[in-house]
Amino acid sequence: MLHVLAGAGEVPIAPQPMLYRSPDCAHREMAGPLLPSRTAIFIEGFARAPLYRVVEGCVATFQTLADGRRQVIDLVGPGRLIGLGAGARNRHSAETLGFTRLHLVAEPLAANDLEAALTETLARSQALAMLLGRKTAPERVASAVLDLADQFGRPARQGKRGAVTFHLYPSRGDLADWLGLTVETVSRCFTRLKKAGLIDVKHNDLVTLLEPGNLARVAAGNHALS
Amino acid sequence: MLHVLAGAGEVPIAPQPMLYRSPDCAHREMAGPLLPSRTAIFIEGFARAPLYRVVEGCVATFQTLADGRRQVIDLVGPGRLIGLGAGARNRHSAETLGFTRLHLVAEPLAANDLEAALTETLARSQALAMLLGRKTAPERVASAVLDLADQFGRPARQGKRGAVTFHLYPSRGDLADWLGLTVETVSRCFTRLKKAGLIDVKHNDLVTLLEPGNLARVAAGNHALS
DNA sequence: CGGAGCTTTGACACGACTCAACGTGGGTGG
DNA sequence: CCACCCACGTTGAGTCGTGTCAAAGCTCCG
Repeated sequence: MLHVLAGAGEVPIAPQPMLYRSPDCAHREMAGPLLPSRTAIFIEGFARAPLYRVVEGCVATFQTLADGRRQVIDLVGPGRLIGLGAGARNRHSAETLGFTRLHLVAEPLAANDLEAALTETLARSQALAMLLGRKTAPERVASAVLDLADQFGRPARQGKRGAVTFHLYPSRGDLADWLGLTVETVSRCFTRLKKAGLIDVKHNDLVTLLEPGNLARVAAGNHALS
Repeated sequence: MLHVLAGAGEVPIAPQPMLYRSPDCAHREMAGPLLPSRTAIFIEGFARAPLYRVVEGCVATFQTLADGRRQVIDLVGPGRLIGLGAGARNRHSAETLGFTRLHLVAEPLAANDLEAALTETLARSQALAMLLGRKTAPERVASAVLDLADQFGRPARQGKRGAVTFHLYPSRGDLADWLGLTVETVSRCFTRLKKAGLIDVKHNDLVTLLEPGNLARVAAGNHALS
């Protein structure tokens, strides 16, 4: 379990992510292999890991308390960076959810790009604080679905025009640790969203937004569920 | 009330903070007057405000939902910056808690300093997410007391050596909005911390840490209260 | 002395958690 | 191929922590 390692601030050696480096590659970013689900990219407290960009798949960043309580800080989809935040040691752990490909960001980022990436991460973290501190369980789940649709969505092949479908990488447990809830509460909220006709879920990991407007209203607290 | 203005993303004009600019000042940062309590420094959604450094006093940064729910993102003490986070509009509001003096940061920060400040803000925001998502009410209040002691504390004049005393700028309501609780719950937790002999509170705004070690243990969830 | 604002305390309600049982889907080995 | 297992998800019943509502206390200040 990662929990055993997570609190170990004194461990000085970084784990070696299995990233491919082509020796003659002149590109700024080098593609890695397709990592399986639940692969640890880096671990809180270990010596600082390099910067990666998610190319496909999904990465969760999280912190854990000494007693095992876990808080997912962010779910990171294609195009975004992981490993931001300077310092000698990683501020959080990161692991893949589902098959994921990363690019190693070899050269240091331009100051502007770095600032922009940090700013976006900061804005997302503050939005998460708002969600965790002041939103109800259904509002949290609706907000999460909208966020994931934004990151992973593509127009649905069939059905209503404008409908968005996405692959749900995080498990109910991952969502619970992201939203400050329990697995059961997340599951119950999904059921309610389904029964209200706002979303459709197939095989537990394929989500379709049926009424994005009403879903946004639920996320904002302007629309109660059943 | 600020709540009326807070959601107004379309308002293009920034309020003019009453900051003193000495015309012949060659310094990089210019001192302002002593601002009274509850002075708005900038407001979420308005055109981007400049960068300020808190010199004395305390500033709260916060976001509000359309229905008035408020989440304090950070309480900022002397030495730290407010107004970080690029973009056309302010990502959050900021107001003074108690008499506060700011310095206007006139020249753009060096890239390194900016990155360091952003990184620290990000780390604090992520710690807040951990607190909001996974800690109980007593743990949250104990964590808050320790954080404020760190930012505002000085060695207590009398009594036990090593004891730290600090002026509590935020009201119970501010603390509640920071910690994702209600005023009543914050008050009850303070009472419990006092009865357990971990802290002492005089005049509702002067806090002394009597047993920092046990307080830290409560904050981490290793020590229950009464 | 009186009022306003903040804090504290108590009684009660409710939303989310806990515990437990059951269902489901995907892998594995006989 | 089917039986079995295991991890994950769902659902239900009951508990508990925190929120809500109400009232009283405290402090400052006119």
